[in-house]
Amino acid sequence: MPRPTRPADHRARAGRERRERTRRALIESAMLVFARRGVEASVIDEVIELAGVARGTFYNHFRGNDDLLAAVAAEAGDQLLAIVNPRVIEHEDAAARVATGVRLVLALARAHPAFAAFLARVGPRAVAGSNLTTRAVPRDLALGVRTGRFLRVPPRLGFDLVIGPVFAAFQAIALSSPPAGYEAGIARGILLALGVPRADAERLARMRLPPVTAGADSLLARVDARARTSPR
Amino acid sequence: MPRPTRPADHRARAGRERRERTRRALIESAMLVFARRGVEASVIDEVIELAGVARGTFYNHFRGNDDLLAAVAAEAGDQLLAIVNPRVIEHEDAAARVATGVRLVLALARAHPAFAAFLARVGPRAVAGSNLTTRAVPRDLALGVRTGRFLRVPPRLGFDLVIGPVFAAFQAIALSSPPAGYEAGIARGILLALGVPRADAERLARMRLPPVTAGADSLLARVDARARTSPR
Amino acid sequence: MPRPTRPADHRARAGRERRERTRRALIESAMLVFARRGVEASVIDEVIELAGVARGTFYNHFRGNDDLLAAVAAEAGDQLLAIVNPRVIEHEDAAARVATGVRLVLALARAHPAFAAFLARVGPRAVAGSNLTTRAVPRDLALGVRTGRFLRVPPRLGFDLVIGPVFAAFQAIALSSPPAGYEAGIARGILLALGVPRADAERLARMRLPPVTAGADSLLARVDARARTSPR
Amino acid sequence: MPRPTRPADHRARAGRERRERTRRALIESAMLVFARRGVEASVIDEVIELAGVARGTFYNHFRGNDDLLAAVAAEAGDQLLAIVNPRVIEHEDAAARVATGVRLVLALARAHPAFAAFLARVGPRAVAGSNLTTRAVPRDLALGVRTGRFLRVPPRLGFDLVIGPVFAAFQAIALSSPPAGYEAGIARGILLALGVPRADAERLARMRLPPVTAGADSLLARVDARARTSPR
DNA sequence: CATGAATGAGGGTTCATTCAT
DNA sequence: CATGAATGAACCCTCATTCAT
Repeated sequence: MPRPTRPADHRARAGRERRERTRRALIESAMLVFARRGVEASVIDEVIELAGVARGTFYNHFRGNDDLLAAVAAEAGDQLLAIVNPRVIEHEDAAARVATGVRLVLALARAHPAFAAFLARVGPRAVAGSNLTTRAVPRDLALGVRTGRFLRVPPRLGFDLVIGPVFAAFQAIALSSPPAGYEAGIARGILLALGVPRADAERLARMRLPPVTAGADSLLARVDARARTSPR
Repeated sequence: MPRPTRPADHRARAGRERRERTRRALIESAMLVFARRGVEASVIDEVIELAGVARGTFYNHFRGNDDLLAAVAAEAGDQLLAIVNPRVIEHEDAAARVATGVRLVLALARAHPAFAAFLARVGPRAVAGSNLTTRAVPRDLALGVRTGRFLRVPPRLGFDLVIGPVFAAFQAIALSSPPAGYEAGIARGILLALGVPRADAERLARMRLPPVTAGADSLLARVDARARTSPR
Repeated sequence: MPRPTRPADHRARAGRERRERTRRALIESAMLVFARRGVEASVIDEVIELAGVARGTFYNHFRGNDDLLAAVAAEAGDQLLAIVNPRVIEHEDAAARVATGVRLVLALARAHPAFAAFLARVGPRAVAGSNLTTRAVPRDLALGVRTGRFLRVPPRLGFDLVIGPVFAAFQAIALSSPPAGYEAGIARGILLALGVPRADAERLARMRLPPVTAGADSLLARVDARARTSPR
Repeated sequence: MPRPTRPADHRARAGRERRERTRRALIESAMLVFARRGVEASVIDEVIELAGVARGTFYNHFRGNDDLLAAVAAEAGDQLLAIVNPRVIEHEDAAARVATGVRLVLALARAHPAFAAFLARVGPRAVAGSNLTTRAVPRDLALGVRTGRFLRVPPRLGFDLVIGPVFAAFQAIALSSPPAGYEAGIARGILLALGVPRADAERLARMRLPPVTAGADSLLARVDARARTSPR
């Protein structure tokens, strides 16, 4: 016979859940605002209004603007990695990995304009600390070099040849909705730059890619949904 | 006894020259400060102190922060173009042009860290209006596509494949002084991404490049000199 | 089988005791914090953390900052009076009473630095309502005047001639540990100021004084113990 | 034939004078507000409103609350010293000096209630840095000890026997307008406490004292005038 | 045209207090 | 009664901009 949870437990849990909801609301709102106004803008007022919480509540959750940005970037990086990485590591071929990773990330950006705008605004520096850029990308580059799939590029060079076009593409996607095929072009260019033969690059950049979706209550999806409803 | 200029002329000219000196001092200081603090930071106080002029003087020259940034970016873009373009158009081959342009720009960034820092900070958007990015780069891309030297990339895609790695390289140069050969690696990667055969890309990325120098009283050189003397 | 107390009684008593413990923890913590930060500083956060209770609990015990300060001051004044007064009223001579009272209070301040710091911080005003200052001091001053032991000073003048140096002494003790004999000097000065002949003042300020101790679970002792263990 | 001042000079001087006027307005207002609300209160809003200047102007003159208090205390201490010291050093006798100093200071406090309130609020600590307390008082105490006029009290003890009653008196004057003769009583008490014979103490505490006046545009007078006109 | 004192909107942050659990 | 998340008024401070000289 199940013993009902003790009131104290219930209260503690209810509190924790409430706190968690508030935190998520703040992060979602912040991502929207960063996307609109830029990372360095003064932001808190707008964030709390969008999140529908009081000023003090913000400071119960974050120490300030920098802390908030770090939380948003970490959350974004983590979610991105969680969606993309499983698909990437299905492949053994480093070129296939890079192609898949780049194309999935760009597909997500295209599907979620608010998210693309955020990434374009924060630039490479903000996600510098995420596992996505510090682990996944270097890992696949090293794999490619080791297996002779890529030219012998030093890590930093390889990183910049991948990340540079990707962030330029975020800009393009956020601001000027480039034509279909643009993402494939970026992916192909990156593979070529790394020394992958043209035929392979061509093929990998266009091979059928199972559609990705960010779960309906993921950060990406929620932010995007809010971007459509909330006034600029 | 002949008097070469009338006093009125003299005064007018002296005034103009003085004004010009003040303006240059402001632009140089601003570039330093943008490099240090970022584009969106609060800036004017530091700029006028570095320039050694009064608050009001600033507003005699610029309407505000945006105007200042535009002036600095335009000046930077123009000077860059003035140095790099003559060398670029010596070549008929689009690949040689792109290789030369990219390598010269990166060489200048390497020689002038404050300038590299500025470009890394402002990002592609700030120089978006300059002739360098709106004319020179598209021109050479179009040439390459027309002559069959490059793959048939649409303008925006080509642009992003060039500009993305270049700005990533500015970051790298400004912050972590990458090893010799890094710039060549970036240039080679860009050529490859555009579809240039590996042998050509390799050769063009390493061909001897007459050294570039920014004239001693150019913006680049002066800003850099001040960066070394003025305290952070 | 006899049950000594009914459960309700037991629960009620346990509740009362628990409440009392919480209240004491709050008062002790508050005294420490007042001593450190001053009376007008923002205080509640630190108090509840030191006391290890939740925010809401504080408001179950005190209406706010003022109420808290009043409670602490009253408690301090009462305990001081309880320790000092029995010793004071052993004497019939008003001069001996004042000398004893002043010296005992200063001895307690010296023995309990956190307590001295508290008194120095709150100043005369905070203890203005305590029985110590409203009853004991005026009572002995009046006695001295009535018996011709003191000059015919009006009440307020006498009060200020006593209380002024005593609070100055709290400062000295809290901040700069004056040399031995300092307290005697203060006591002698006060007696002289009231018109006691020099020989008597000298003798009373130095006569042997049975050591005072604040009981180990008195406010004074407990606050002091915590001041030594808790980090600044 | 006098050459007219050059325009630049005139402008510079006009600017300096304007700045000085603003600064004085701020200090006067601040003294009033400190007197009313206490030293640790949040004050800037009220100060700038009383002074009739903008928020930013405040920060052009002071770094913040502490800086403001320091400026006010320094100004108050300096002006007090400037008024009182010349009268004090007319006397060779240390007892006469102390009596004169104490009585003049208290007379000024009585004549300028706002000033008394300020001193009562800030307490001894705020004026701790002023020349009045760090130089004048110790100087005359040392003189008295050296000449045998006072008992051989150590410096800190003597200081506390003087300063303690004086600040208690500021309280009394500010809050409860004690009867005539109160100031003399304080002065007599202090002299007695220092060991001055009763007859001398009596005489010096009552000897005719030429009236002191704070010049009409002194801080004291101006603050006081404003206290009477401005609403609480 | 250069100067620099003054401005005030606009942002950041704190903290006493409330209240649902 | 204890809890702690949320609240929002009240602060503090900055900095782009104006304007009299």
